[in-house]
Amino acid sequence: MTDNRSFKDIYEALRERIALLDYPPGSLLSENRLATEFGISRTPIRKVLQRLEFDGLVSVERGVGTIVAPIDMLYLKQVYELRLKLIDVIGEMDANWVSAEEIRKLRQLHDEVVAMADLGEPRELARAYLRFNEAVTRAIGNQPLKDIADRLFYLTARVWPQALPALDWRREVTIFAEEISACATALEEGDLPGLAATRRRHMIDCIHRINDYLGAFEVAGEPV
Amino acid sequence: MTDNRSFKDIYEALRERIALLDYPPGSLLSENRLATEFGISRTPIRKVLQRLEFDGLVSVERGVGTIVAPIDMLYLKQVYELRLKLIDVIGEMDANWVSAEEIRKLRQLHDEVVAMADLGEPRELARAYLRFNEAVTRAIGNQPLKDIADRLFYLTARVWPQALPALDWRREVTIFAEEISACATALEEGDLPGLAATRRRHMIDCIHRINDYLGAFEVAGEPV
DNA sequence: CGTCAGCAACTTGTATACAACCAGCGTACG
DNA sequence: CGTACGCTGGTTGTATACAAGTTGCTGACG
Repeated sequence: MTDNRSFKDIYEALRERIALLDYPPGSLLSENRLATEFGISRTPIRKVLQRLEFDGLVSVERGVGTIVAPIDMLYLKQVYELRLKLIDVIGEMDANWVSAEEIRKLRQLHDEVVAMADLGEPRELARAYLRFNEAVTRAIGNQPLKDIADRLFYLTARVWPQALPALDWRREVTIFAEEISACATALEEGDLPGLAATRRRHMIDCIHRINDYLGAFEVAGEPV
Repeated sequence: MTDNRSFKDIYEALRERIALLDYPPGSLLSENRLATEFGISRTPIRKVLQRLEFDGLVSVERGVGTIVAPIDMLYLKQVYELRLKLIDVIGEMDANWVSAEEIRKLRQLHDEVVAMADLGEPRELARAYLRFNEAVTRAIGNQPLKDIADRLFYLTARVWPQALPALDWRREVTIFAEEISACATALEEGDLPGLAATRRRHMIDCIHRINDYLGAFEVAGEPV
């Protein structure tokens, strides 16, 4: 493939592949393979991988390769704790104005998710999850906080998709659709504290469900 | 100079030069000059500069050079707001155990600062400021929060040193020494909420003093 | 005198050759 | 048979040549 895309495109592409588990935790990426895939040399690819390493999504190891970060629950527990706190902070601070167009797209996303109840495509649901995060992140007015929230989200973005096969599919779809709908309404009314409360509740419940089914938050590390 | 130091050393060196105003806001860095100074090629230098760009401390512009970020008060106001919120979050979350040795060094730093009252070396005071931040940051138990706090600190680290010449030197030294002492005591007693309250109060007061003397938080941007 | 084209001397971005390094396998030897 | 050594094919790290871009000066021309 000769794409010749810029840094931002490649960065977001690889980040999405990691979040969607296209690159499973622990898998090995090669700078050469990525370079030929994107039709460029190793140099700009290395820039992207170094950025992903800063983000904590991969670890570049000399002589070995670039390893997609394992899902380390001992560490991600800290990230979840922090995200919970930050959700409240977001609720207390200035908000960005969210256009009616954005809200419309969010409601459309809700309908798409509802329609997934019968199909059972985990990857599509994970994609919807990413788009949902994109939408609610856009409402954060404080720029550095927005950047931080985005980075922290991608650190934990793989946990739910990874756990999905072990959960009750229809139930997860229903609950997620409810969250989207509630957040869309909160955004519509400019009710930031309400948005925060909704997201906080759903995040806690989600962690509980995963924990009940898997005990994931007791164990550490995940094999490939 | 043929130093041959690793990424972390060069990164911290450049970050400190920016924080201490050795590289004034808006000044131009050249990859070639830095490469020859550190006795290496452009490649590892570029890695450092890209990281600093990600941190928001420089902006790399093709055909021009690498520009040390100007002190943009419109943006830094947002960073200060966020840091104030995060200070409270830090106070509510788990703490790292701070060794007696660390506390001793902090009290020694206090004495060094007190001794600066008569000398008037702004750069030395700024260095003490960095070391103080290092010490209190070390008490943050939540790893991602620690990283975030450190990055946000360096975004605003230049504001006080930059304003120092326009402030009352002896007063600033005295207040800063008090802050160090109060924080050392709070750390000693493991009183994280107390530490947060102290830092919050001093941060707000410091902003007020700078604002009173300069009106800095009303204007945006700073020339070279 | 003013203006504008073009050159010159920088800058960063990219491609590439090579150095350093790691893991696994095969083989020779104890 | 077991162990240890070294080779081999891969990886990332570094240096470097070149491409592409910006800025400012310089000089010719209106």
